[in-house]
Amino acid sequence: MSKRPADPANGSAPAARQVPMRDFSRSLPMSLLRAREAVMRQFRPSLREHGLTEQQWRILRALASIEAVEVTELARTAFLLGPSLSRILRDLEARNLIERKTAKADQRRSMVSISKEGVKLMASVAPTSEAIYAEITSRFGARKLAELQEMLGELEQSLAGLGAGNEASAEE
Amino acid sequence: MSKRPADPANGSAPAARQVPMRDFSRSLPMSLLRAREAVMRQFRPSLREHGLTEQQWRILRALASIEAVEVTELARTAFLLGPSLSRILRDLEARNLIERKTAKADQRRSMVSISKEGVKLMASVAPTSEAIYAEITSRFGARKLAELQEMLGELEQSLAGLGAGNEASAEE
DNA sequence: CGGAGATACTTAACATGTTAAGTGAATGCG
DNA sequence: CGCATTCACTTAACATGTTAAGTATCTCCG
Repeated sequence: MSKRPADPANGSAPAARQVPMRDFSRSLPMSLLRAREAVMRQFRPSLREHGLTEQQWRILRALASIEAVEVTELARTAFLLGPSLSRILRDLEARNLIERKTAKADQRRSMVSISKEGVKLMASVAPTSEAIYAEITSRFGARKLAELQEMLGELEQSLAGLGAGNEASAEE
Repeated sequence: MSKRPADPANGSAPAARQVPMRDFSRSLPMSLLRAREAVMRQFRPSLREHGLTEQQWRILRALASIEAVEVTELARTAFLLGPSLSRILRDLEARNLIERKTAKADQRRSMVSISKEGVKLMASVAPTSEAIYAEITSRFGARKLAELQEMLGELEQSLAGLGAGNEASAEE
């Protein structure tokens, strides 16, 4: 299909090593990405067996501890963007795992809650999920885990409201 | 700000609070996700101005320090799955930011390298990128940052080869 | 030499991330 | 009251994540 002689008489050595930067693999974003992936890799198989994606599970968990929430609030809790949440809620509702009803006082808002089926599904997933979490805690060390999460929280805090500098002086 | 009449004459009470689990917002995956997002939020605007996504930038950076790499190796370095990488390389090649040529010894392999234009683009992005990284380091603290990355690496290590238990006894 | 199996990608298909635009419902103000 | 704004979502459009297939090569063994 794609032959791609690409560059006849190329010969020229590629232009690498021209832009010095920190070792890429040790950047903070990469460290966080790899660590998170290492963790999620443990959970995905179990969730998959129950027909749930990581995000769907996040939503169910967020709903499990409350009666009902507005979509916007749920987005903040489950750390999902509105559009993603909107799609996922549509699907979860179709699977009868959640319920939605328009707020009486404000027709724009819709209150979301987990259904009985949703609760049942959670109950079937939670044990395995907790066991995996326990295994991770045990391997890494409970104390270190707490420290790590403390540091992650501090990192968040120290960056909160950074890049917001443009908002006040928004142009265009 | 948040009114939240929450539950006026609701009627049928949704089935919540039935499945006890750790506080969702404090789970390790969520901590990692939020921390990473807090960090990336700082970089995205700058990358966007240069017409690059986070992943495209990862690829260029990975390519910047070497002459050429096979796609599979690049996938490991940039921490991308094959299919994602395949699509992105197609686009970067169309934009003349990278070059591809089939390996002589093995026609299956294709060697990828950054182009002169790619290097030029990197040179225009790197300063801002480094400045942002410096600001983050300064805010969070260089020492703490090093500690955090150390812990993240250890976390990865402690989970390496966990969930691999099924592989040996693979069925089906 | 030849074909089964392994490799290195690429495509396909579906779900989510991300930004922009659209829609219907509240609000505020003249 | 009337209407421009703001709100709370939802749709749309495009890029990536993720798993499963598909393709072309290459290897190795009989």
